[in-house]
Amino acid sequence: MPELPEVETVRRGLEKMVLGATIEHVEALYPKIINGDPKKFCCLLKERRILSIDRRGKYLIFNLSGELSLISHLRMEGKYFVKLSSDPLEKHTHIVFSLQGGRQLRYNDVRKFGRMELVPTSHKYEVPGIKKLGPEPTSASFDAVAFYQHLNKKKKAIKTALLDQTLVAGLGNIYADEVLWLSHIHPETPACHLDKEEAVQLHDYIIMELAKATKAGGTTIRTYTDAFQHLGSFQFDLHVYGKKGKPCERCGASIEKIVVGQRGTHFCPVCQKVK
DNA sequence: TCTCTTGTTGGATT
DNA sequence: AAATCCAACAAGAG
Repeated sequence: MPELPEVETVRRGLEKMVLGATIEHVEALYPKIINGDPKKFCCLLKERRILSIDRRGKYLIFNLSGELSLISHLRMEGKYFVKLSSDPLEKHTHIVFSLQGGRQLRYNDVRKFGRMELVPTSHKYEVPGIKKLGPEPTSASFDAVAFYQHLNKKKKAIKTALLDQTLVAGLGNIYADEVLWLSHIHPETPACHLDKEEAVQLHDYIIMELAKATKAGGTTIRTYTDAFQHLGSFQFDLHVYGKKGKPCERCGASIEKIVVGQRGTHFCPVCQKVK
């Protein structure tokens, strides 16, 4: 599932392959992927050049010539491929961007949950979803004290708080479970029960873990691949996600799986204490 | 064949 | 306002 490290890996791959390319023609085979009028979407993209590719949280942002930006969210299983126009269309490819020179950028999404939309570049951070995002999880923009103060006002479970994207951007179900295990924090702990020391610890692990996972090219659990169709390797560094019934690497207790905020949640019942 | 599970976001409901 | 629930989908497991 593409969380921040996977989206960043996709972004870097796309940057290598389609930066500077000009879009000749766009076809929406499954138009519901597009927010707004699909005809207008395809029409507006013609003759635009891809000037840069950005990421904010789990959103990809293609900045195009003529002050237009394409915002794309992969949700569960969205993928981008770059193929020759002559290559047979793969199953579940929904949007095809034909590029000058005979290549195509293809958006593929088994679950059809992903979304994309066009906005003026000046408004790229103002779209709903991006506007409410918390800081990027880097030491430069993610402040530990602010994080602690923010947590202090929330009564919901820390796991749920980490997923809501307003405290910090980019964590999804896998990395949320992982950073809580690393921090010895039980996922159901009300966010406001964390003391400053625990919040700082969690903050540090969030930055470290996402950086480490990005370096590994992300985590491939089911089907994730980057734009080169390469698998990530961080699944070998996971401690709790998908480890139900396996011994905890720290204390040997059996990893449990429960539901927190309607999400599958993995934790060690012994070394992640409830507070 | 049917049911359950998978995860992200946004909108509706409480 | 904040917390909670569900829909948007497809596929694989049992």
